[in-house]
Amino acid sequence: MSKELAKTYDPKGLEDRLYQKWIDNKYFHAEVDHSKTPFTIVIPPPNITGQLHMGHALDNTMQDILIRFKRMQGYNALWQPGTDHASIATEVKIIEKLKEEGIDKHDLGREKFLERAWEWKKEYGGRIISQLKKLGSSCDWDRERFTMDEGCNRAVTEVFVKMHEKGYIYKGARMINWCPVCNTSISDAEVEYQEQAGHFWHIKYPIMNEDGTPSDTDFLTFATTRPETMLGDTAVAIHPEDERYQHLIGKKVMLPLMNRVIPIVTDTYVDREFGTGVVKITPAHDPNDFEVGKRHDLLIINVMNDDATINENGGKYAGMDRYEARKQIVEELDSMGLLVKIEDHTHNVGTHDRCKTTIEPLVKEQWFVKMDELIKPAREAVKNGEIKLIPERMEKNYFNWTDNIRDWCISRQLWWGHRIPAYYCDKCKEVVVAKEEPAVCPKCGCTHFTQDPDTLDTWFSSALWPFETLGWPEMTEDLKYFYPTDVLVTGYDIIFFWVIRMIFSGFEQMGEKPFKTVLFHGLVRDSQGRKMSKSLGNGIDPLEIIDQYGADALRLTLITGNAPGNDMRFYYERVENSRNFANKVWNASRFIMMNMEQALEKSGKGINTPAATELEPVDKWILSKLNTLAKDVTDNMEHFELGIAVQKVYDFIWDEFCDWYIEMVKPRLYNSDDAVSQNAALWTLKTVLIDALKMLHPYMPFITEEIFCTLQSEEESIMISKWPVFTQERSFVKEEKDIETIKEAVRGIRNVRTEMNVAPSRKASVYVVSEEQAILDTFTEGKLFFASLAYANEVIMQKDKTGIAQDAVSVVIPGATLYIPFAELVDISAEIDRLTKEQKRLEGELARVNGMLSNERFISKAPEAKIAEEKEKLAKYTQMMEQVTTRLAQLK
RNA sequence: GGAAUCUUAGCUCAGCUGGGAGAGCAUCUGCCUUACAAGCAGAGGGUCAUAGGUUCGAGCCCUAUAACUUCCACCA
Repeated sequence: MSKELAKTYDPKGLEDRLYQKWIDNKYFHAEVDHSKTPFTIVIPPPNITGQLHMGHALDNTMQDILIRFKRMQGYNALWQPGTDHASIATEVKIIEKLKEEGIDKHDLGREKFLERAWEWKKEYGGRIISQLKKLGSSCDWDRERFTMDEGCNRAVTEVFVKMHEKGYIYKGARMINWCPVCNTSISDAEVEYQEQAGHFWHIKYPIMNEDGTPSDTDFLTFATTRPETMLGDTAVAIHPEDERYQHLIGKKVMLPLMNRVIPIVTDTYVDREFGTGVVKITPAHDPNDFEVGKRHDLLIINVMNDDATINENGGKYAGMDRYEARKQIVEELDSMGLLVKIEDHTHNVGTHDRCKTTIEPLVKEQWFVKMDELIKPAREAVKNGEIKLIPERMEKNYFNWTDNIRDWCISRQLWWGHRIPAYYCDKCKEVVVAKEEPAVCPKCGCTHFTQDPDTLDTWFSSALWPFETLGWPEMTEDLKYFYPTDVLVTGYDIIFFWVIRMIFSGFEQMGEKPFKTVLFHGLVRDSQGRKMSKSLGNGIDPLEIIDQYGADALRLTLITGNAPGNDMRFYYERVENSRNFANKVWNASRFIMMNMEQALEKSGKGINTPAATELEPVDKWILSKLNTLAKDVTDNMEHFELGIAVQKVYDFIWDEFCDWYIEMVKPRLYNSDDAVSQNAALWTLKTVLIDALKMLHPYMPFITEEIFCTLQSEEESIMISKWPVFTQERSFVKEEKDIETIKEAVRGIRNVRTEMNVAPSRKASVYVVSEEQAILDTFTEGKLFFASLAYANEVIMQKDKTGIAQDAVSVVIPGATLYIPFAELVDISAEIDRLTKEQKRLEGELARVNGMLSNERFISKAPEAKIAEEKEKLAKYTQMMEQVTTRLAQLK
């Protein structure tokens, strides 16, 4: 109560100070404590190369809201932070940087390269963390982890060896996606399909004669989008039941340019309707052809090097780039008369999601995770609701993946990452998978080994994140206590990369799900709905927003007006609105504190808790509203409806508390003669403000903390204060109803005055006419409000309209009619128009209600409560109608 | 090719289990009312994509159609 607050809210300076206070007091830190229920969230570890963008801001705001909410509710809340080594993303960046220095990765060598990588990590790994702190994230920084720290490394090795023993990890020659620029294999999930304009080359191969020479007259024509792969063709395929080609079954064709005789095979994979119904088969360079090749035992001839140039198997084209070779081959075929025609053709081409290079399907020896068994419990857990996905529709996406899953290619030809714990005997090439390099080859006794040069897919370690960060493979107390975690908050774009893999890894390694709920959010787009991207230059930097408007405003903007899993547009007007709200909260608090201080100065006494009888109806009204709010907001938050919850707090604070309660209570604050009433008002103001701030705190942690600490000295921080709960004794039904009646009357008067263009300076008498004593009592009680809120200089209660000027303006509310005599300036015809309009509106309402109530089927089928509700409305509208009609009759 | 989401006020979007259409911004009209002009008081503006259906009752459930967006698969 001692500090002064500035007139407008300025988040600068204050945020860092408060964050430091929270850190110093270790509020974020969680320890195993069996007297409390744990609530755990693991952070989606940001890449060490990363800079905070709007996606992070949204993701982490949501987590922080949940963790702060639960912490206040009394849970032992742990938000486990850390960063991801992000194998390929980081490696690409380092290579780029080396390039600037004129250094090639391979010249540098593996060891030196890794040194550079660690330097990079040291330099940039902390950047994203400090940015998360700016946002207000209440992570337990004492527990910060890194996917390549010692513990995680141990976890990765442990899992690899264990799964290899169980046969879930195997090495095999399979068709994989190869990125010729990054020079590594990538998983299916990393392939991004792009529509590209291409061509369809129609080519014919000569059919072999009986005597083993190629025919000059008989050809087999087919179409291809990739003519250069013909160098590796080992067959031509037709559908077994295709009548057009029955006579060719068992025959062969001559592969031009290579002069290789290849068989015509039959396979149902061929679509008779498509093209000519003939397909050239290149098992080494097309996934479907690879399958056909396996079925027919065809040769696999790889004609490409890792950089997508043609290799020695491509004859004279060796050394040529794939596109250059394509051009030459087409020209050559054309000159041989084997090119039938060229068509334009748009098709989808697989590209590497990171560098956008067209991927090359290649057959290579790689390590895979066998998925068919592993995926079962992961699928089941979502199916039976053990793991809940929010929004629910994400389940369809999820099952789409689990039901069509293919083995996961986990080896990468990269250096930055977890090296595969497989060792090859230098002598006999025996493969040993073990936690450490073996001393002796179990097969030949040789003592020299070479470790597999490859590293693991970066998601292999992230898949273990929920338990490796808590100490696994050790069965630590932390792990037993905090696992399984409660919620995972992430974008729907990494459901396949990450979420699914964590789930099956959790079941496989821990025998238990990694989390109970997955809360998905969407993408943050620009004001035009485009993705924020570097190339478009339309990205908005969250740190700039924080700098300009404060972290609280940013957080509120990201959470409001958006349903889970939906994309949102971000634009400045929205942030400004959030900032304005912050300012509103600030000023309301400032006003309350000012008044508390003035009262203290005058009376020398602080605020006392008033006796129940000392509370006035309006106090009870706002307390009751607050009480309901606590219930609703808690309920919404427990169901992860964060946007709805904060909207309710926002409306409560701005509309009910600021625009109504504070205004209604001002006369009492300014009248120090009635100390009891003043005390009750001040106490209510303070009480309501504190609870409202508490409910706002998860969303806007900084401003709420600053006000909370200035306003009271009983508690040291709002973030460890108790979350408000609904209590029956704070529920005041009658007072709520009474004040709503007053509000309606005030609104009615304001309305009429504006419509009649009455200057605010002009005060008027208000007559309240009602036959019901209870209503007159309510108005008598609320008399003062009409002076301060509705420009009344006197309020007179009457049972009938005796003595009221004939041409007074009237306002009809349920149970009463208000008359305001304006003498000279009332325009009777305007008044009649206004009342006629009101009459029309009421007619409509009555028609609706009567329609329902006279419907027999409604009466027999609708729930009783609904019927009662409608009956009540009927009574209300009937009465109002009567009042309006009477008034109209008087005027005419 | 398959699937999902979505279509609500001029713009951007809320609307939880079906029971009288909401917010912010924008527009218009008044207000320098001693917390706040980043404010206050009011106003206008919507056959909730279209067509059917279920229901006493549909923005909400079902079917079809159209458009947007996204995801998955990829036919050479």
